[in-house]
Amino acid sequence: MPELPEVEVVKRSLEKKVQNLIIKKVKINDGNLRYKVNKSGIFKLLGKRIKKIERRSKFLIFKVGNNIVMLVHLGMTGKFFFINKKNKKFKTSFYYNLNKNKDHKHDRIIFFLENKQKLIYNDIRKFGFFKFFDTKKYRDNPHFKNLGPEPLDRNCNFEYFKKYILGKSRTIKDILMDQKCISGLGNIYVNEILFCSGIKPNKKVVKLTNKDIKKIILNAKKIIKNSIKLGGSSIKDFSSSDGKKGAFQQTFKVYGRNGENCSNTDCNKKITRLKISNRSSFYCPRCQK
DNA sequence: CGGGACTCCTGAGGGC
DNA sequence: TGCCCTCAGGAGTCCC
Repeated sequence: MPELPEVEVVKRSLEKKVQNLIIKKVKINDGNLRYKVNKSGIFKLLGKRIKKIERRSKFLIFKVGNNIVMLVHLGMTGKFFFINKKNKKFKTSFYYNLNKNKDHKHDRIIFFLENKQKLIYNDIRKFGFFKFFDTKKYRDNPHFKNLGPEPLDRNCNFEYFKKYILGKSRTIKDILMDQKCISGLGNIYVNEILFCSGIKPNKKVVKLTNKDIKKIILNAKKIIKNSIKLGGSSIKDFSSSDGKKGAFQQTFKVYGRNGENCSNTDCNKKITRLKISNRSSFYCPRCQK
């Protein structure tokens, strides 16, 4: 599912719903996620309070009790549902009705919270994961080790990017998808950033001009910021943990628009799909050089 | 080390 | 209906 804006939206809604609640019970329906869920890790959460929820690129960081960090990655289809038993309208209007009973089989982990509330982790494809760390050590975990700056970080800038791509023979699409370079971007946002910058996804980074690089950095910041503001992109199965849909997908200029007309008014070319590193890229053959 | 291919998993949708 | 193919917001591993 989710790239940085979606994870940020999930984080904000989780903050509102489950922060400060005590975890009473945990049920693992299927712990065979990307990495097998560590049972002793997850059961250490029992009786502990969810104190804080943070985000680092596409990772959610739950700070639980005094010394536990639960690191969560949503993979492609991971999502959280919050169920408040006291609020019938909420429960029925979103989770149970919207997805009928069909989706229940993908409820992988259920956290039973105070006041009969529940936090459900649902993941169709099981590419997400949960890992547990000591608060003092979680920053050293292997997933964080090589993460580059996020688009909105101050050190995600022209000088940094120029230095990073120096001597590399890869395409710009590939580089932007690489979490070691800039973290938090994924297939949707990279396609949109390159369209707005007028750069073809398969352009080799050695051929980028300074002006190109400046445009890419600027558009990355602009697009990510705007998407968070709009509640992320809701395509397929994304929604925040309170069931709200984002609106950024309505602003997509190229992603998923194969065969449609380019959105630039003076252009009559059709958006084209191209495979790069086994992922779909969408671009306008006229507007992106 | 860089880069490409392949892998995990489940479901949707199209063609025949 | 069923079968087979391709595709899907991710990212780690293996091999040349």
